[in-house]
Amino acid sequence: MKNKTPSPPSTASGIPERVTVTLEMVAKRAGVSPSTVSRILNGTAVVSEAKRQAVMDATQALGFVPNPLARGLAGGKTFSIGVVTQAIDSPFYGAALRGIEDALDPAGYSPLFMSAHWDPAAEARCLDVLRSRRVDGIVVLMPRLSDAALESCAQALPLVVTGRDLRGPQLYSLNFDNFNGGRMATEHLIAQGHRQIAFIAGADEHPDAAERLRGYRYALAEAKIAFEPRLVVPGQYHEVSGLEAAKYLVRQGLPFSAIFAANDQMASGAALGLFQSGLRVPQDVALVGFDDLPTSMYATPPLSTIQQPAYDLGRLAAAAMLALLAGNSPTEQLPAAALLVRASSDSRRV
Amino acid sequence: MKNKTPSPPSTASGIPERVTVTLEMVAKRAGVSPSTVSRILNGTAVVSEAKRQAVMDATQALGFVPNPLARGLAGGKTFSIGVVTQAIDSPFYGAALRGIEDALDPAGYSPLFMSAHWDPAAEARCLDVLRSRRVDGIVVLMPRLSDAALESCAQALPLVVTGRDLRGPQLYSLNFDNFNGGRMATEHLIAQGHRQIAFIAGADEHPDAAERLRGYRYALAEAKIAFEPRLVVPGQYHEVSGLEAAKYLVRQGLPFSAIFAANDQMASGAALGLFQSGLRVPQDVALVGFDDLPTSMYATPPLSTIQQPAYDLGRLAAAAMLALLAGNSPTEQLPAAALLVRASSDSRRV
DNA sequence: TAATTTGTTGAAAGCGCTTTCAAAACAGTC
DNA sequence: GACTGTTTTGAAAGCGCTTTCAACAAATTA
Repeated sequence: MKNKTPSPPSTASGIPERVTVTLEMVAKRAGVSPSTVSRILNGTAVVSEAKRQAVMDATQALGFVPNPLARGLAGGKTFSIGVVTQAIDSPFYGAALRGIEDALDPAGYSPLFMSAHWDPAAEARCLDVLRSRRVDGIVVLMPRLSDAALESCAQALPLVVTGRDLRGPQLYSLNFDNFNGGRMATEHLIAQGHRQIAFIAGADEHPDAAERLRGYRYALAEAKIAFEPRLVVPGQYHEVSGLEAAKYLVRQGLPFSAIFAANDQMASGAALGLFQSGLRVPQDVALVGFDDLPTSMYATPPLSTIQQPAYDLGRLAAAAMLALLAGNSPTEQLPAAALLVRASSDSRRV
Repeated sequence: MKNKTPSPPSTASGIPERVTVTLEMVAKRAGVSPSTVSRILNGTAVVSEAKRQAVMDATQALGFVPNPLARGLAGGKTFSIGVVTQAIDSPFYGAALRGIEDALDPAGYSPLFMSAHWDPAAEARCLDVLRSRRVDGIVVLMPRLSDAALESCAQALPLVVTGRDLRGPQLYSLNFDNFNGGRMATEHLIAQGHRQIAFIAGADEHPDAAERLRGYRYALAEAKIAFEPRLVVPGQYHEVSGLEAAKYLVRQGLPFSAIFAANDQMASGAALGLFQSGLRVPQDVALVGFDDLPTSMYATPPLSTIQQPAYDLGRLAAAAMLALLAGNSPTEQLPAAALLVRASSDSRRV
């Protein structure tokens, strides 16, 4: 591995020999100093056009690719940004991650994903690992850590979070209008003539779950429908809790003609619970979810829901991070909540 | 940023000042040379117990965390594993990624995920980016590149792939028994008394899709049921193609009492297609999928399927990679295909 | 034309760690 | 006790890049 000749990459012995082309080789070939090559490649300083061209040619000819490690060590920038998600395997986060990937890639940044599993301690550990890996910035999707902890983290490096309202010199947040989403879903059911509308809530710890509930209550109040606590069942944002909630509602005996579930996964579970109880959706019970998972439009029957653009969420979060990194103030905004009416809440569509 | 005193991390001015603790500081504090610290931390050589303890203490006291960048630059190991997936947002891959994450984490390795979107060119680019980032090894889930291309890649660094049968000094593969899965699903439908069983196939390019079809045909032949090409409809492994396939089957007019879809996503689409055509699952048409996505058991009705343990797939692939990295020969094996009978193919369960 | 300013370039010093090489320390022998 | 064979340990040389600093060339001004 020593004494590499600065010759063009030789493809000896059939096997594509990975001769590591270094910046120094490029410099030698272009007849300039390494510093100049570095400057040209990074646009760090003004350089004469002649040398610029020579360096570009040499780079091309040698197929030079800068070593990100060396770059990171010397310059402090690693061109990688940490992404903390709660569940990498959730359909919602999957879409968001793709958005992040798509936004970061053209800028030359690579995402480093980690899952925190809704556990604040695990989340803190993720942040530590990412920082020890010297990422240039961190995006946290739906953090569980306190605002203070996040703000302190933003002290050390650029931070973008979703599901909060936080601002700072190195801090930006993207928050979806969960209140309005909850309100719209409920209003839709009311408009369909429903008066007894059950609500399958999300976990208490989730601020967005609370907002959705608030929207539900607001719409009820607006329509002068008395709030009935027994029609509100707690859930955990996953299918099985929706299933159980629906069965509980049926068992409880309190009449209801519609269910609004705080997310699509629970709505899907609730659909099954109703089905198993011999109730048809939407003829016997109308059903509305929240999130618009990719699978929801293919549910049987297709699920009415509030569109929360997960992909855009990721894309915009990444874009905001790039802005922060460039020293600009991000201006990214999430689109407004939108209601998607499908067959699960509209018997005419079945 | 210069002349940092080797004192313990001071939390000056409220803000947690990130004094970078270097290996050199640890060395100084422990009264040994940097080389010794490195050796102890990496277990590269035998060191006297006294110094070992001193170094451990100093590491603890200073809260030293080695800089992975410097490590990578100097030693060539980055403790990161590239993971190429086809669609980070697919429920199947999501589970696999979590398996990878879970297996890699305890070993101190971090995954670097990239999506290739079923595009061989994009996949090749992913491999390049990962190699340029100096990952220690690469895991490719369901590659689309040729065996030769993968083998050549394995020349340069350890490679683990799924969905192929490849072996080599730095190459390992994990393949699911798609043939048997296809056979079992079909046999199950036959056992339920079905004779006209439609098959919604996966894309031609997928070897696993071909295997599932082969299993279907094998089971048919075993049961002396003539193969009817018109009951085989091509699909693309996503919901909408299943929806269209089901509608096409209905429109075609050829009688069938069961559908076996080559994956759960298409089965889910097919369920909707049948529903929209006024056909009930399973009373009018029995339905079986393939994969056992987390959501499939919550479908309405719950979907019978072949269990393909995505999480384990990821976990085992990562474990195999760790074995390769340690210089051992991996022995990981995927569990055998298993049939999960749920309501979608069994009217007694509805 | 000499003096000064502005702009471009290269030498060299790191970034924080691993690793080779050789010196130092320790055993074991005769 | 002098000598050889092992360990253990430290000095120093990178890994490939960025960046400061000073040197030099070119352009401007007096």
